[in-house]
Amino acid sequence: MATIKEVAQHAGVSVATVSRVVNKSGYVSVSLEERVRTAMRELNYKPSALARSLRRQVTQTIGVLVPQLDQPFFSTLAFAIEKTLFGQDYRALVCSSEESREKEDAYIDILLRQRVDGVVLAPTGHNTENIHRLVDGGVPVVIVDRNLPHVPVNRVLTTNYQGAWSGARHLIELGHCRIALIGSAPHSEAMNHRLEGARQALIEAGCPPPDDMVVVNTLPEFEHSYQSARRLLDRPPEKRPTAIFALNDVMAMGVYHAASELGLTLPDDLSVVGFDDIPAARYIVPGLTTVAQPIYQMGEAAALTLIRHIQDDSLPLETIELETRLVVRGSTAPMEPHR
Amino acid sequence: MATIKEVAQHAGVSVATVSRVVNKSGYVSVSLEERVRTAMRELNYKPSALARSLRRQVTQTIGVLVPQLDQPFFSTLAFAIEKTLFGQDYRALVCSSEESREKEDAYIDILLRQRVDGVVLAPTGHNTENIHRLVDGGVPVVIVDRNLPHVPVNRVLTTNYQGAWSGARHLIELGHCRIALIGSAPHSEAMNHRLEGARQALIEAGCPPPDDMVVVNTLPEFEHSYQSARRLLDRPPEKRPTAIFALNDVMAMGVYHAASELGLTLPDDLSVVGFDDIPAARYIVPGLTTVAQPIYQMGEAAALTLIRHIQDDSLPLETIELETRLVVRGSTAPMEPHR
DNA sequence: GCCAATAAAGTAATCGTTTTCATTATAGTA
DNA sequence: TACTATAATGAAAACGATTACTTTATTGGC
Repeated sequence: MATIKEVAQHAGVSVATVSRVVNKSGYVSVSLEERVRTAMRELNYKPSALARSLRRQVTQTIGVLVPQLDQPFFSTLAFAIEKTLFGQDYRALVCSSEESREKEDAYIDILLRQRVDGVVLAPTGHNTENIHRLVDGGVPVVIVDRNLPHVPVNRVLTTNYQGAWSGARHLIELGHCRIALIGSAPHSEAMNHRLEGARQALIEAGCPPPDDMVVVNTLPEFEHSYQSARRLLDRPPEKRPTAIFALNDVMAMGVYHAASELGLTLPDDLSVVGFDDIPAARYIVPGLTTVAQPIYQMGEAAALTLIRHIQDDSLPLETIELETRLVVRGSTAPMEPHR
Repeated sequence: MATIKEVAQHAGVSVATVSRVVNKSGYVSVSLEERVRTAMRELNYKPSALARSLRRQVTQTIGVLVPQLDQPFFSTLAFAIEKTLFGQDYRALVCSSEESREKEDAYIDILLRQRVDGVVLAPTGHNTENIHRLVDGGVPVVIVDRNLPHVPVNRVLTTNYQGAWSGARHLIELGHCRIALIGSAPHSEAMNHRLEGARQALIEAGCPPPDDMVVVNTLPEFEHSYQSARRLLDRPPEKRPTAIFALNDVMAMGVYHAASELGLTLPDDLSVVGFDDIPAARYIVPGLTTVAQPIYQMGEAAALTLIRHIQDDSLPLETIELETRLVVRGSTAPMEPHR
């Protein structure tokens, strides 16, 4: 791969002149500019981002660290971030920690070594020490989706509590009272807020969920939720919940699956509400009523906030809270009178 | 962020010694090593990957360029690649071309400038010129999922033709004959092979699909497929297909949706087969019968092949073909006798 | 006790850019 | 005409590592 030196030689000028042409900086006569441009073309010259970054002390690269790239919520988020960054002439180094503390730590180390200009982080929540390593290294950080207390970083969050409250409220208004909650990941603040919001709405309505109607799994995945739903639904009708609020959409799919296996039809025999509004929520039959997070806007806001803070390090830290919104589809229906 | 020079000063040694400690290369006495290590710890030293890459002329970074990061197939693929690379001490620069030729071109340019050691590419198929730019730049490439003729690169493909053949065959064996096909993206070789394979199976069985039973949309997405399925199914029963083979799972979801809107129940009124086996294929109700691609293995094979070719540039080009496999779930059933 | 390995450390060149500084030519101004 | 901006270029010093070369001690074999 040709270097700037070779281009300079080939055009019969100094490297400084080539650099000026490449960066459109300083003075360079039209005749020389022309010669340099043809030389670049002939040698198929691509300036080395490495050398440039080393000299300029900026990399135009952002670390994007999510817990699970193969989960719809996070892949959509990563996509939105990547797309926004591209428009602002930044690159994304996408990393997936697989909910593992070790891998998250390892990746943060790598991002520091790569001298990324900033990091968008959906933390596993296992610890905050590694985030301090970034902050101490002078790297601007914005955390997204999951909040972590006591770290001096920017935040893009959604109204998890209120969203869950309105999801539960929706079921109440449809006449349901025997409502089960399926949550997960005790170390995720977002999940905890959702649980609290939903529980609060039920308490307010005079339908406080007994302990056997609230399950909190270790992982927010299909399989766990499916198993939980089987246990919840495999009871005599008068003890069975008439509605289940799964605190993310993938878990709601687990409920669909369990219901179908037990011969229950949605929404007649069971109403289901999810959280997130991943694409599949619309695809599935019946369409999933869910508390939508504005995933795309979250990614966009995170990327733009980060860039703003990179370009002006005197900016005070920001917390952006985006609204969740209840999207009613076919998976919820009024409680049937005879129950 | 501390530099090697500062560490050297702080430890009272030369930079060469620090470098030797960092890389465990050459000789260094235990006493000095100890001093260097504490200096590194005290200054929170992280070697600059930029400077190292510049000097060593390798970046340990791989470009991963997919058409749509927010599509389940590609996010799972990217995840698998990223995970495999991490295990081999490589980083992934993940890029999403959004099926756009311009963005694909722009990203290839960026990858060249970033001096990535190699590229895994699921091409949009719009052109091959940009791939030649990579090859000419001496960058090892492996293309995955979609094939492109006449480019000297490695390939990881699946048996699209045979897979589609067996998917169609499955429907034939269940007694179906009025079978519609929904495909897309005329510029994707994978899709074309699937179409051919499916059509061939139908022809062999004496059920050649008439033109109005084969639709090829511009994009392989839910919405397009949903619209197509509406048109296919909104006919009198005797002209309506008894089965639809959608050539990817997301499109199969579109069929589910259309069927449900028209009051048809799966699999009694309509059998549906998909292609890919994305996670949602298992989640959805009824479970989607589909031709599974080994997505994870594809990503793994692509990453490992690439690394092998990076580490030994005398290796001949490889084409790896992985087997697709029919996974029968609840969306297909024998043709009811009365039809 | 001498010589050749080997161990241990440092000096300085190098990777490919950008950018400061210096130098010269040219044009504009008093 | 002399002087000062400004235009146009190049030389050379960074940026932060790695590594080829030196140099000096230390050890072991004879």
